[in-house]
Amino acid sequence: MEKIDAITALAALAQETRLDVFRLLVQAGAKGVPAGQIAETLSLPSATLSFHLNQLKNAGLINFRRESRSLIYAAEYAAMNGLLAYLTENCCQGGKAGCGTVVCDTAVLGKTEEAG
Amino acid sequence: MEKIDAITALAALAQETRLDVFRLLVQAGAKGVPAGQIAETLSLPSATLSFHLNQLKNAGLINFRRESRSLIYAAEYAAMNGLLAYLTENCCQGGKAGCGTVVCDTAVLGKTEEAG
DNA sequence: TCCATATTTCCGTGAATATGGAAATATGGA
DNA sequence: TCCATATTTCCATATTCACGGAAATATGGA
Repeated sequence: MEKIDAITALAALAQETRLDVFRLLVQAGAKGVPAGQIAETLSLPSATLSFHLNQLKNAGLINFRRESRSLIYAAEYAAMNGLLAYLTENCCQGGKAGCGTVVCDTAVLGKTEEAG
Repeated sequence: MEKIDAITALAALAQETRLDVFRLLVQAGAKGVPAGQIAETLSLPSATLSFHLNQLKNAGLINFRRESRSLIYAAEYAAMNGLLAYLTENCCQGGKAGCGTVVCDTAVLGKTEEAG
């Protein structure tokens, strides 16, 4: 991950509404959540939500797919993991024990879809 | 970690200069780096550096100690780990394998001081 | 006390961001 | 084609942020 991407991602997450949205999507898993449901859950005006979804999307932290009239948004786990890796990348210079970057394994996440 | 703390930390890191400073400190390890040396390394005017160090400090991401006339800044690994944990906290709801938050172990970092 | 060094605080300016109502756009069904 | 639903884009306003020169503050040594 390049520095500019990390900054963009961090900036996207450094805002209450977006952090809420992102975490909601992280919880939701790969199945995602329709924009309308996000708006309802977080009590956000559609224009406001749309603005923030766009920020997260541009930051590469979320993706979306259309399903009929709804746009389903989902967390981009690879991007999140990349960001965390970037943040810890130079930690523990020698890089031996005590320095890992394991986070969310999307393969495992797929199995949590039963929640929907 | 509370939401407001996570936002503050993310906002502090979502800025090129501060991200550079933070990573520099993360690399430096527990021994830290004097403000003047940070300024020189990153070619920053003292006022600008001071401003950003203050942001990072307020965010709890770095700490400092005085050593004679110098202020030695160092990464607050616990805060960084806390932030990463917060970000991944609700990921993999069931929370089994594939979802970990291992990052920087300060105990290990202490042993890298030989680099200075 | 007096000086040199190290760092912070003050302050005005230019730029970027968050907000949300209203209108516009996209999709599906009959 | 026509309507209803779902979401986005447009826009103006208020707020917050980054910058860096200059002056102020803090520490140590003689």
